[in-house]
Amino acid sequence: MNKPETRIQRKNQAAILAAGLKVFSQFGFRGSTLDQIAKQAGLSKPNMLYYFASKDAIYRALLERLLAEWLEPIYTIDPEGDPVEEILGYAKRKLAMSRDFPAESRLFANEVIQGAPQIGDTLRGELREVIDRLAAVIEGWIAAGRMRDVDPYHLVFSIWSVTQHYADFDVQVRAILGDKDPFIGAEAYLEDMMRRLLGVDAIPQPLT
Amino acid sequence: MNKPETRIQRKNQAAILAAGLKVFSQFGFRGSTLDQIAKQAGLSKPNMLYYFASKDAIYRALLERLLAEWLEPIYTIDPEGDPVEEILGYAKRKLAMSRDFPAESRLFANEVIQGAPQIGDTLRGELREVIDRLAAVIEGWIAAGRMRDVDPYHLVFSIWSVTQHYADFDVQVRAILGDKDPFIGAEAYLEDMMRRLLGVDAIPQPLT
Amino acid sequence: MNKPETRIQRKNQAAILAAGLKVFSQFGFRGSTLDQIAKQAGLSKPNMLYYFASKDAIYRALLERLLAEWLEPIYTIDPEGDPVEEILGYAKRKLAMSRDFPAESRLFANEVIQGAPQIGDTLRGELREVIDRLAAVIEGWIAAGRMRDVDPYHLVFSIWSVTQHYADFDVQVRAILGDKDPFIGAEAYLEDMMRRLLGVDAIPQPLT
Amino acid sequence: MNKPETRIQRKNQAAILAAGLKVFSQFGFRGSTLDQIAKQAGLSKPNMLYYFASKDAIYRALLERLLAEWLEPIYTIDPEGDPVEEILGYAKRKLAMSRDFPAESRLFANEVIQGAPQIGDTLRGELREVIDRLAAVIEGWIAAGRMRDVDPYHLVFSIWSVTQHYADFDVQVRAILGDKDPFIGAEAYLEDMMRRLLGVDAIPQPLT
DNA sequence: TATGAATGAGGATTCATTCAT
DNA sequence: AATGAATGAATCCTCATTCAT
Repeated sequence: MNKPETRIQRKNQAAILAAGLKVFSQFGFRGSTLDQIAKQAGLSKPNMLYYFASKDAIYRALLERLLAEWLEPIYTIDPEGDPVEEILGYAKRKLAMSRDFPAESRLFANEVIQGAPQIGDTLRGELREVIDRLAAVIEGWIAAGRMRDVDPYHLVFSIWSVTQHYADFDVQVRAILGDKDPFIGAEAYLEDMMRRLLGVDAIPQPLT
Repeated sequence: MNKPETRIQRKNQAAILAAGLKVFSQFGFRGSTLDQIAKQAGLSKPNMLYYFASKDAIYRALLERLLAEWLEPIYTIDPEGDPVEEILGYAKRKLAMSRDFPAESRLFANEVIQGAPQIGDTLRGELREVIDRLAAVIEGWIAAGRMRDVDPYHLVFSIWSVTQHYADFDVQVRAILGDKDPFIGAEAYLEDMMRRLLGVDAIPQPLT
Repeated sequence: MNKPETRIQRKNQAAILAAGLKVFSQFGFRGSTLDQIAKQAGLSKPNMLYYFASKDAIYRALLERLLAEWLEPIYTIDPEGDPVEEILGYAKRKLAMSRDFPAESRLFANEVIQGAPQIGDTLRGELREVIDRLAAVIEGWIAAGRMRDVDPYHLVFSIWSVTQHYADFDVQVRAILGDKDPFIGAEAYLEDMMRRLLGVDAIPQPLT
Repeated sequence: MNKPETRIQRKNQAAILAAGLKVFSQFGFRGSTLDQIAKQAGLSKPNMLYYFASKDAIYRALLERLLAEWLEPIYTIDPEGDPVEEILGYAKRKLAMSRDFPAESRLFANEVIQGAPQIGDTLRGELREVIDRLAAVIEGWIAAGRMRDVDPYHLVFSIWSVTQHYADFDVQVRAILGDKDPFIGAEAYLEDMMRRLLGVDAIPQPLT
């Protein structure tokens, strides 16, 4: 029986998580201080610790929430749909997430680059299962001749890396592109790349 | 006027940089301690600071060295060569670097994700120039009809992101692939992707 | 003018004191927290402080109550009774208190070992008076030849120390005795010791 | 191969242990602060932690040293000697320790009263073995008719409790005795008690 | 009476850096 | 070139107590 959360609780917890996201995603876990987060959240440090018992607890709560959001777009892939459109749609949604939630992406990147000390188990467990199932769907499509024969795992990696790059390496991207909006060109490029890579239509069929 | 470096100086500086690379790439700048690095380097802390004046100095020395190495494979691209082979060759060299020097890749990723406080200027300066020149070469190739028309900047981003992903997100990659060697599949996938994306050969030419 | 205590007041005060006794006796004053005590008492922390204004107040209330209980068995010593039986009876009641109220004993021990910051005055005041009176009684008995000539003050100390030892050093006693009940052997030993020490009967009277 | 301790190391470690003994014995573990100890030792807090990694480490070092000293007088009991003199000698040495090292006694008392979280294992191990061996010696003496038949374990407890009382409950003892030196009376009382309790000489032998 | 929320004052520990030799 | 010793400035966290309702 969970205690019903009061409005003030919800408000403060949300403020702390928002502040934690902002700070952790920029400085990493060790590089962030409770002072920074508390200030950002507009709370005193002890009051913040009244809601989350420790720095670690804030970080873990963020990662937990993030993991669910992170996997969610995968479930929208429809095995009955057109393979290229489904995969492309997924890639575009991931790109949109990089544009709209770059802090989340960087938080995740920070954690994984440092060896995923908190979410390693989830990666080896739930994530792997989800991706295995997705790979099976893709292999089915390939066997049915509905898309080109590519390795489904490396396909997923390439979608993740290309889309997340615009959030995680944002500074570098903008250093090179200057004032141009990266995401406009990115989406066009991504669509072209995916269609070329996956589409069977344009391929001159080898004679049999 | 540089003091002539003695053998012991060179040896200790190298040991410190190697240790710093290992530690910084795993824990980030703030998450790393001089104790860790000194231990790894086999030196006492004050002795280490005799060679590099501060934690910051070690970090900066690493990044400086890294940036040169990081850009180097770009210079091997030959404007006179075959576009697809040249770009593919570059991509493969980057992938090999992720395999052989993952710590360097993660060090760089950590720095850039956190906003590139140290190397932001270099990114906006030297890196941008180099990439602009490369883009000009690519645009020349495209204009000559020797490769497909893709945005050269996003092309570079995609090469970087896909190849570096295998170093930076190593834990996640291995969580999903299990015991399989990621790099074997990665190279085949990368080659297929690049050839499809860039190659003009197989493309049914539209009638003019 | 005391407010008339309601039933709920009495109940909560009793719960707080019981909880405080348990916690303070185990961890000492500084080692105990209001959180622990409140949890043990089944009250919220602020509600607990509604009944006792501070941590200190709980502790002092406990010590006050304890002191009265602690001295009480002394008053049962009957100057008209048989000296050995009276003193032995007192010793046995003290031993029974160690068995039945070990927490009280440890609370007292903690306080005194740490210099009796709270009850020092009572020790130098009321306690000293009570013991002085008891000593006078004993000296009367000795003068009357009804018991052996022992220093009444050190006699009292020895009774206190031997009996309280079974409560205060309980862990050590059980570490050495294993599963045997300490108090059975203790009572027999105590009786033997007291009778030998105090009894005039068995003593071969030196010729005068 | 232990690093040879320098003079300054030895000096500072000794100062820290002396300070820790003083502070811990008065306020208990939780009631003591590193600030107090550092000040008492004449060192800065971080410098103190350079020698002992934590508050806990200081405390454990003290207890370790104490345990050895604590058991030592037992080993001077000579199974070939006169039982009463041997036991009495042990008791007197313990009393002298209470007089000369009261802080050690209180440190030990604090630890045991709070459940011996640090030294529980030693109590159940080494201490028990030592006392078991002593008990066997005493039982041999009793069987040989060289001393009265008393329970050797409770005998030991009574020696410990009576002698340590003068250190642990020092405040109370002085509250009652005023300016008189407790130890003079204590030693006489102790000797009388032990001789009466253990001596066979004066005992009218029961007819057999 | 009762409690959720809030806080100031510690308190243990870490760590980059400096000092002395 | 090297190191043992020392420290000021954090930094995480605790806790008695107060506030608001």
